[in-house]
Amino acid sequence: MKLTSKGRYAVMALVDLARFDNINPVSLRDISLRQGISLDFLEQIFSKLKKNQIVKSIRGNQGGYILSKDPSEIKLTNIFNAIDEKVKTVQCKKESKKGCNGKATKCITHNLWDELEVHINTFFENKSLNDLLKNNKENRV
Amino acid sequence: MKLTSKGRYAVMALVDLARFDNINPVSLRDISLRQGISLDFLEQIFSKLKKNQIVKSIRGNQGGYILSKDPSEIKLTNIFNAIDEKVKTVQCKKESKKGCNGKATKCITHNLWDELEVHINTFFENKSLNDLLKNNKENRV
DNA sequence: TATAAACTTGACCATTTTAGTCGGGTATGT
DNA sequence: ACATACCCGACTAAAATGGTCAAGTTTATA
Repeated sequence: MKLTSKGRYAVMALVDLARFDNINPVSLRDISLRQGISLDFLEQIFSKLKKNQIVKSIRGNQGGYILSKDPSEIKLTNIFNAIDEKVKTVQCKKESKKGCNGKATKCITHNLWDELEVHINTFFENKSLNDLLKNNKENRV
Repeated sequence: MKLTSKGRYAVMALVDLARFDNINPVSLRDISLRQGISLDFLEQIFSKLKKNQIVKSIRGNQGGYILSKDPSEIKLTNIFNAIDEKVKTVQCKKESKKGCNGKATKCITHNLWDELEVHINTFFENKSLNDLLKNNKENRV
């Protein structure tokens, strides 16, 4: 089990954005340079973040992105949902109405993965962009 | 982020094994049939489980596998470590001594993934095979 | 109004990982 | 002897990942 880079990049980019969007919109080019993330890849990510109302875009010269809400209202859950970085634990091949793997009953461990999913999502639900910003300020030299 | 089938299968197989190993060793063939998991794949998984002292093997006719400890002493952590199903959250490309991505400092979100890793591992640390067995008994028809 | 910065969209692709398969073994109870 | 079951390493098709590339549209500003 591992987290993908897409998720990591999304969070890194949004923290960066939150730190610099006080006055002007922040361009992906700047984020790309500061965080070392491919510009093209960032564009894909921000396209989804925009569709899910995490950020707003301002087109044209001097344009860029801004957060569409206060950092305290943006939970990690929101970010991950936006970019399809869901926590998938149960992947029973043919999950019919009642069972897994085409059987009549749930597979032995079905409940376990459900629990794990809740456990992880709780973590994401309780972390906002603001929490990360605070943490980041403390650690900055 | 997702859990792989290997991890799911390992847990399913061990729960199955724990349920049936009272008298005789349990063959992978039986587990394969009961759980609908490829026999060849099970062999790969059990090879690692054996190397890590989760199970013992008995070769030859009427052979099979048995747990090498009490189900209450086998934590999910042990199982996942055995089969290399580690929780990897931080995958900073070139993590030098101090920083990520070749930079001098840790990436903005480094601490976040560390926290998440601890959070998830705590869950695995607190679940034993015995917990799953109990849960399974309650749900059985 | 020309131009460059910046967002928008969609197709494409190389590499890696996953989830197996396959083909041989070796050990042992009956 | 022989069937059952473990043992082991190589191989592979399909999917996911982490991008790249090309061709736009929009808008601030000189």
